[in-house]
Amino acid sequence: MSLQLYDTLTGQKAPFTPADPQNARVYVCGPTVYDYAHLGHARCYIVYDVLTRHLRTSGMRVTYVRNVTDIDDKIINRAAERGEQPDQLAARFTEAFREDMERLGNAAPDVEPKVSEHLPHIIALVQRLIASGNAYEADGDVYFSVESFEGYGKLSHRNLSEHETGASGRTDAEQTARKRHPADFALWKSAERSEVGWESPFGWGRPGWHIECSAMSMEHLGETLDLHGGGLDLVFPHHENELAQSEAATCKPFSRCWMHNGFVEVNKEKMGKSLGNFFTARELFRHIEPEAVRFFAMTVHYRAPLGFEFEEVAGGAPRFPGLEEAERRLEYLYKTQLRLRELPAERIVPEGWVPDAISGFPKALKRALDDDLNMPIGLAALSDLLASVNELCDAALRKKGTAQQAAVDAAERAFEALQRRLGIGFQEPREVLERIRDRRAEARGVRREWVEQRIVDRAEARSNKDFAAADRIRVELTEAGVELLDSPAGTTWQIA
RNA sequence: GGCGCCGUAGCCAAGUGGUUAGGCAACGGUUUGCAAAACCGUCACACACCGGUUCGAAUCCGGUCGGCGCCUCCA
Repeated sequence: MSLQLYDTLTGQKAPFTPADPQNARVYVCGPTVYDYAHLGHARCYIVYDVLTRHLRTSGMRVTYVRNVTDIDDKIINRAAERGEQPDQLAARFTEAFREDMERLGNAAPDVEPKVSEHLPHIIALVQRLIASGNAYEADGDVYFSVESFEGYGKLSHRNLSEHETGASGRTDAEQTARKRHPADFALWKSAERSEVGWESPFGWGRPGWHIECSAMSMEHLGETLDLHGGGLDLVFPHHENELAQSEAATCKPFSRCWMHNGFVEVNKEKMGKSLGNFFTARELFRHIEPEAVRFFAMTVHYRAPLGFEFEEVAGGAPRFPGLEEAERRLEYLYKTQLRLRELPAERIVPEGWVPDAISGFPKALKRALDDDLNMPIGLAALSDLLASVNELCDAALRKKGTAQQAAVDAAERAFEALQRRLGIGFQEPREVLERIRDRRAEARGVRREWVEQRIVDRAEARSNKDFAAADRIRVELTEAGVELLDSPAGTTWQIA
């Protein structure tokens, strides 16, 4: 194992070394479940899914914990707007989130702790911080004192005295008045008896935003994590505050490595809920194969911005150039797999030479991911692999051509490596290809039965050597957006 | 105001002191009844600009311009 990862805390790449080499303890901040997952969530959790797959495939055991924040003001407010119980709304979106993650090919985490099931742990941690002198009560609220923790600011590399508190204009004046220092943050917020809340030694209230992750990660993974991850927007204040309160409480390093993925951008601007420029994952799934969204997320390094484009089309379905390109590349992968698996057995001869791009793929992929999870380099290796496998198939399908058994086997091992490390290529090729084609046909208003009937008509014309009639049918279908692909095995079709 | 990131061929995107990244588009070829797919080749000695360091800089240093992010809603 020789994975190098960029660590936000040090600002440098370093070997990833879990305290227990037999078990990497990874905690990733999960969603606040008051809405559907958007493309930003999709990207983030794809990154950590690849991380855990890569570690496991390289022989490391991983305990992957990703929480669900099911207690939050946004959930309560959204529930009130909809006349729904907050816990019901949260449960609904938790389930939707799991479905979306599964469709993206993200394996479920080993533990998915919920805030609502960790109130005792949260309260105990707050008490511990009060006892250690790092937190104080004020009118039923409890605040963490940033001045009590010497390292405050070390993760986000900012200086308490220099940073302009409230520069984003979102601070709450009433709360600020109760704080000893403007940067102090709430561990516990008092609530009216009529509001959603829990009994605590500090009174009726709810946990603050950051404390739940500290409490849950310690409960499930211990006081020092091997890796803590999340979106770049969590560096400050969320992770900075988690780090401060955790290290203040335990006097131990909170995480051995901090990993943050870059944003998804729309027109060079961050995709975000506040800007209203986001697409939910399931909205995109209506237009694009979910696995293509996964592929798209891998075309860029995880710390770089992922540029997303869409075009409104008057009277038609919107276009997503980047996602569509990713989907075409995914089709190419599955078409290649299908060709390989359908090579006639009599064309495969024993032994033989294996092209480097095929035999070397598993190692090339590992090497790419070992270098700070460089997925674009991994995909470059995939391009070489696919070209090489197609060359192999071309050679075998030529008259009197053959393919070497060793090369076919090596290609299968390469596809396994792709699936295990990147989580790409996990579906049945024929099913994916048909689903993509049928979805495009539907979007174009093309009926499958009609196309198939015309293919039969054309086959009859061709068998009578009436090529003029056959070509008229091809033109007719082409005008409808249907491309015909003749092969020795018959005619298939796709949407141009 | 503070801290930080980015600017690479038509487009997207890796790399980051000396050696072909890769994809998409376009064009040429092999193949095909026609066509597509697939494969091969070309576009590609590209790295915002100005200085400096160096035998050598897209890569390191300084500055300039342009774009973006965070500074208690955010993945």
